[in-house]
Amino acid sequence: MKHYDPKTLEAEAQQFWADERIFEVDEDPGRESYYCLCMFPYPSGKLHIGHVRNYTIGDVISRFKRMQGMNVLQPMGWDAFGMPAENAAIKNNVPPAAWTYQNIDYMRSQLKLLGFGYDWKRELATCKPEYYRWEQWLFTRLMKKGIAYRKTAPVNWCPVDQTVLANEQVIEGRCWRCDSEVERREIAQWFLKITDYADELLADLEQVDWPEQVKTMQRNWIGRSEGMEVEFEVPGRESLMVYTTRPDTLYGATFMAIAAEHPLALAAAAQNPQIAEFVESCRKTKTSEAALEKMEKLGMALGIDAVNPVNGESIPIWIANFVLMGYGTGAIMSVPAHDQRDWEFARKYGIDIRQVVEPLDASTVDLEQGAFVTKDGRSCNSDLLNGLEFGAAFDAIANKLEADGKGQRQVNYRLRDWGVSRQRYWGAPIPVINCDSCGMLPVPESDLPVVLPEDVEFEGIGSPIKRMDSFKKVNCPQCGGAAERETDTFDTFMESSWYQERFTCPDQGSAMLDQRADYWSPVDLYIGGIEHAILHLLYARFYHKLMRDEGLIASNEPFKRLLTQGMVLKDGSKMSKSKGNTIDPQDLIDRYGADTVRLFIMFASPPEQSLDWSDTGVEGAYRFLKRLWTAVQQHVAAGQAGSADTDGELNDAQQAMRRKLHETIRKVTDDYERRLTFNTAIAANMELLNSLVRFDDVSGSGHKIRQEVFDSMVLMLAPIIPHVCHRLWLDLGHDSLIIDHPWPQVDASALVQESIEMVIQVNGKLRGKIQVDVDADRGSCEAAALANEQAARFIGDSPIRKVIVVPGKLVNIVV
RNA sequence: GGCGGGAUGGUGGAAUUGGUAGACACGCUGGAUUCAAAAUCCAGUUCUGGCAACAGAGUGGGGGUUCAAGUCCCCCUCCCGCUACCA
Repeated sequence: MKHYDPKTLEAEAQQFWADERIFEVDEDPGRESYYCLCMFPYPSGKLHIGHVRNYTIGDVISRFKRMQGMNVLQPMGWDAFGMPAENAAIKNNVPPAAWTYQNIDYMRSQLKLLGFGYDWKRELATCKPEYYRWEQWLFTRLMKKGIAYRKTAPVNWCPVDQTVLANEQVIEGRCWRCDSEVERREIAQWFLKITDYADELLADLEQVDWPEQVKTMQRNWIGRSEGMEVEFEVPGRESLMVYTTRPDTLYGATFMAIAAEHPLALAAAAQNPQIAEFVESCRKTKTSEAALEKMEKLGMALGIDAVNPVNGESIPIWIANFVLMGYGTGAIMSVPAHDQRDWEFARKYGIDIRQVVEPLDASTVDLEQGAFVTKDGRSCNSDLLNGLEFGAAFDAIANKLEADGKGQRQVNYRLRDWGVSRQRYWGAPIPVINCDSCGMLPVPESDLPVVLPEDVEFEGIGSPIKRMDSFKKVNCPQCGGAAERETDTFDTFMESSWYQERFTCPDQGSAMLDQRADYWSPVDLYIGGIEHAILHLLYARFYHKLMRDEGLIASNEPFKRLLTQGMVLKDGSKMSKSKGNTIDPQDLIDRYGADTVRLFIMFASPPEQSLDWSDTGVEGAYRFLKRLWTAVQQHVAAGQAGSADTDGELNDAQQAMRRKLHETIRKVTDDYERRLTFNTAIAANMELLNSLVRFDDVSGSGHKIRQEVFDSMVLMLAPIIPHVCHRLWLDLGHDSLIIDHPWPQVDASALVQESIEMVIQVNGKLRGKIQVDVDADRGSCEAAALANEQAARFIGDSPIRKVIVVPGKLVNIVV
């Protein structure tokens, strides 16, 4: 008997798939399409376990859908721009482009070794001009529509390296390379008006089949709120505009807080050295939300008052380090009694805390302990609002302020416009030319793409194209005079926001997309890490709508169904190069073969759950494959089933074997289709194999049943362990292709049972088991349970208070 | 700080709609096979007590609802992800 030899068998199967171009697919309007997409990788060097998990899930589903008769597209490509290439370039003295292309070549070979069924003719890399030119093209269209615009926004600035740092590059407030203290600096950047689409992004979440937790995170991130914009006059100066969701608490406003970069603060700083010093110190904070919220809240009184529009009261204006100029109006009103952050600030600086909302149940509130934040309250100390609950108070004050011209109702979003400028080299150039006389102009369509020079000296400090005249110096497309190119590049989320569409027509040279996109789109199932639940998925949804509004695509949403894979952790935290805790799957592939690696990672846990990596147990997966192989080979060696004695009734063991098989098919199909839990699908097949090994019926009927079980089992496992199943299918005597063989069907007649087991409980504790007819009624179940000896022991002479019968499950006797 | 998620034997996990907790594996223990080892096969394996039959306890901690709670509700602890320039 041949022994299980994964190396040879996997190479043969892969060769066959490649030679026959099995996974290359075309549009076929006559067939139902299924587009299965995994988040493409950043080419960081080699695959890590998280990739293997992600791409195995995608391949399993793709192969399953294909066996169900669908025209399945499963493409793969490279999210090839990004910071790690720049870091590697500095470290190894290779240009980012060369490093990236090397990594792509190696990682592609790894993906091929794992046997993933990709349509490689659609492969793309986002760092190629033929890809990013369309992103540049769309951006120029968006400039003309006013969706792309320029404004200032804060960045982390290293004063020594004279460069912008990513949040990741700021370690405890210091530059990761030179350890100098990082400052916040406002610079002009390009933005996309995602806020114009906020309502649609919110509403369309109803249309997608995504995990509820992801939809919740997106809703919270968008953060729609209904509030008011209110004007506070500042005598002798420009008034302050603030947004508040709690205009009902206006009578409790005891101070205003403004950003350090606010014009009012800057003006005061020019007069007062102490204020200037404070303003300066406010720049020593990171830009990240987490850092901003966790830092000590500091402030300084400006010595200027604003006038509360509802009661004419003068309240002090403070500069506060937690208010940022770039977000909202750069000013807020503060109500310490009813906002926890304001409360803490007021306590620290001895500012009045004035209660203007009381509990509905008329209990008292201890404002010494903290703010009373809820909207479930009634206004007090608020003049015309007194006694009103939130909704009524809101309307009353809104009407008054609108009548007085001091404010208006406004819907606001927590979501901010998408800043797409990066001051880095390894990204797609922003297609803009700045002319002193004509201003910022989009690069004309005929001049696209703006190609990023790849052959550069990369020193690390600053982007090389920022000092490269051959790149920078151009003639103005409008007046023809000397002008300069924009040297910032796009956020890499731009590339990953539309690749799913480009995969449908990657060879289209004269347009961003063509009609093929509407055949495949939207993606039927998108699979990727839960860490992308907000940013990437929100930007991709937004970008899809931009492409739709440009007439490029018909659908509203890019991803119909979403499977968020849990993270693969190592020692309890995210794997990353910087932590040096990445796991290379290559050793496992070399030692056991691709099928073992695929089987093990799918068996280890359900896809949505995070998985702390450990490779104990890989042996078990390998052992199962050997057992399966051996069992099939022994069956095949036993020869063809005799047909003479197969016509009669099946005996009990034979019926039980067939029932087990068809119960397994039913369960496994549901696991693949609805639950997406491959670990339980595998476990069910392990059980089935265990049952089959114990089924030692050597009759013709027995052999025939064994053939049926092996055929079905190999079909059910083929998506997970495709190489060995490809081979076993042939060994089982078939000359068809397993990859296109229909998925096994449940034979309902095999599931029929005459009697079932029911559990007897006494006071909810398991005390015995009985066999009853399938169609036994409640009364006979109850009678059988009460007649049971075991149960009787526990009932003793206690009176029976109640008997609960759950048909087909259990009888609970309450005494 | 905010938002989202998680915690079940020595380990990974199962229990799908409130109904038998621990399926299926890993590991471990014992046995068979072998000159020996590897591989393979068989048996056992939640904890406590007991030779056993069996009994009691048990799903991060505390409370609650229910005939019945890993599952539902309230409070708490710890861990993970995201937090707008990591991807």
